[in-house]
Amino acid sequence: MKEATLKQIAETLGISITTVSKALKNYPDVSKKTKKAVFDLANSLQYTPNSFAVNLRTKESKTIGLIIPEVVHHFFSNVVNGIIAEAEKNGYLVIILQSNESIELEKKQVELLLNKRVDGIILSLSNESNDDDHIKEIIRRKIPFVQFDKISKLIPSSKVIINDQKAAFEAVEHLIAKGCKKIAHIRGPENPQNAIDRFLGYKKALEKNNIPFNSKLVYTCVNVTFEEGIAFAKQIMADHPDVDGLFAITDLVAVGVLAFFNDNNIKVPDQVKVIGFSNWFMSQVISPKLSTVEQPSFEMGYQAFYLLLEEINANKELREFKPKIIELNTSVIERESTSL
Amino acid sequence: MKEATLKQIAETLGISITTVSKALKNYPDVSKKTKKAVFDLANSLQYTPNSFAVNLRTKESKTIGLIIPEVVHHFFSNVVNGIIAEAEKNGYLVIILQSNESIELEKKQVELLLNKRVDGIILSLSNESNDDDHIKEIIRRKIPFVQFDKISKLIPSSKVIINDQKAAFEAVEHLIAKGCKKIAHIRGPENPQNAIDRFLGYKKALEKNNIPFNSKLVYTCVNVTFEEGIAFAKQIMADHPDVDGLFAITDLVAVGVLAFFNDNNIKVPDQVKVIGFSNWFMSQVISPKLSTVEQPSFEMGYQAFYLLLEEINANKELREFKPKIIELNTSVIERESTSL
DNA sequence: TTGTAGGCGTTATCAG
DNA sequence: CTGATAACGCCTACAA
Repeated sequence: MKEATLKQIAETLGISITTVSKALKNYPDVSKKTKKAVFDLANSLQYTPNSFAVNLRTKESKTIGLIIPEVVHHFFSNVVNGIIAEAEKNGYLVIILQSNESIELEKKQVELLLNKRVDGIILSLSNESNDDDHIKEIIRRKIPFVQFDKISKLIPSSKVIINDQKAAFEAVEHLIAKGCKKIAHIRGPENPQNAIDRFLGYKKALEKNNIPFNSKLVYTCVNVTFEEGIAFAKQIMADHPDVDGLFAITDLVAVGVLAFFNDNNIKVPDQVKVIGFSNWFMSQVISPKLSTVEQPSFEMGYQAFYLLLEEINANKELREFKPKIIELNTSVIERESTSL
Repeated sequence: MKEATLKQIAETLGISITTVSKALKNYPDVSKKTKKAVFDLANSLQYTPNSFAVNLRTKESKTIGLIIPEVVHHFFSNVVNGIIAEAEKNGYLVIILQSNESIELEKKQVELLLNKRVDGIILSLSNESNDDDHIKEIIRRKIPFVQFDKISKLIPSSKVIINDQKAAFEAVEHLIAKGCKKIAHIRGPENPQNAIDRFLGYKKALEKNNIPFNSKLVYTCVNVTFEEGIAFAKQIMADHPDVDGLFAITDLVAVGVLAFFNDNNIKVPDQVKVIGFSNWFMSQVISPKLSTVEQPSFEMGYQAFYLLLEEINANKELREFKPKIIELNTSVIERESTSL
């Protein structure tokens, strides 16, 4: 049994396709009688408009694309959650692609989405991303576009971000307030803006509090993993046995640090205090519970979608759209890993 | 600047649309010269076929739909990972929808995907799902369809599953082997097949080992959360202070149990041994490290996609397709929560 | 109130 | 080797 079409309905009812189309869309200029006949038949045939044809006619697919580094991260899966929840409410479907932190893949995926002619794109840059050509292409084609979390500052698009520098500053000041004098930082890779900003926040907090900055106390992740957390914790304690505070780029790494400390009888928070970033679920269930920075992930997704929707609608109505930047608040969450 | 079309290329080159189309698809019956001309112009115009038109013509969208209860679960996000990775390799994009464990939403989403005319659907049932009408509709429309993890046994479709009963059986036998005599079970909700099967596995393991089954030792989750883990742990210790083993439907709940035990000075594994299910990442970083059942999530997604692809291709070639059921292996992972 | 005609951009068939 | 023509299913001026 084939899918029902307007044509079919029109033929069996002995009227024109146009009338059927209008009837189904409840146009005022169709008689009640025909409308009823059309509705009834459409129902019994389980008619649904062929979305391929609608797409072609209306030049929109009610589908948006989302590119993230990895779904399997608590932060990103929460963002995804926020985006698809809101998208669905507004009649949009979401295609998700993962860059796996690779710029090559990211470029390919942007191309895929562009070719697919999605109505808009939401993206968080991969760690490797250091060139913008693919992003510029999105802008050039005037596809509605929103960046979040890991963004390229230079690209003129809407953005949903946190103030990474400020958030990191507060995290490190929290350590200082708890009495730390020699604070190490496990930072993220070179490229991503947020790794840079968090590092700068770390540095500023030290300066402001008259603690000399020592580049030897900064360790740089490549893959930002649990395993790197373990490895750096080991190295830090070997290089600087008198470290008494540690700020990690993200909770996953901080949890690795705690794992090493636990296994090697290094007392947290007594000997070393540790703070992470992002408030992953696991940070509240490990022992000692990890202090961290709350970063509103679901809301980030939610806001990103609405910015995109605004731009989509503006475009449709040929209105000018000025990119907006939304900065969400963060806050330090104190748990056992920094409590006295 | 508008998107380039075949028509444009044809006009500026003074040839027919047909020839351009053929040239771009490298048909043998186009002269090298015209081909080159077409390719060059297409490139400089950055021509890409309008996917809306292609969809309409070919009646396929190279897009599949995926409905899962929640992305924000380690297990599901891994499955998602497996699916989109393989889909992309095969030229398919993936639309993801979340049922939030609600049958209402799930039905709506099936409808959305059907209307969208995706080329196939992969689904894991919500916990609430106890009726099949929407699923039957997928079958009736002959849309390629694969179920995984939480499935409806009665629906004749391809499936990727584990043997939940056997896996649970082994988990409980592991507890028994470690000396447990009085084992409680925190089970999942009534409906989902996997909750039922795990419960049956628990029961069988007891029977096989001559431990009388006591329904009072079985507690039933509603939402399957960390918080329920805490609450049930408390209640179990109040109801049966002499419990010495506990099998939880999933790691999230088991971690809640551990949290309660840690906070109330109940020694794990000395006083009570605990085993979870699914091997969430967090289970290896908490303390004590949680014993659990490894469930291959990435591979589940991977296999689910390939089963779907097989069916899609069979349909295209009008071949008969017989649904396949793939059962993946599980294994008990022993960690501190059950070690002596 | 209803219908005609044209077009969205591509692909497939068939004739030249 | 090339092209005219129709069709996919829907929408929308414009006529009648």
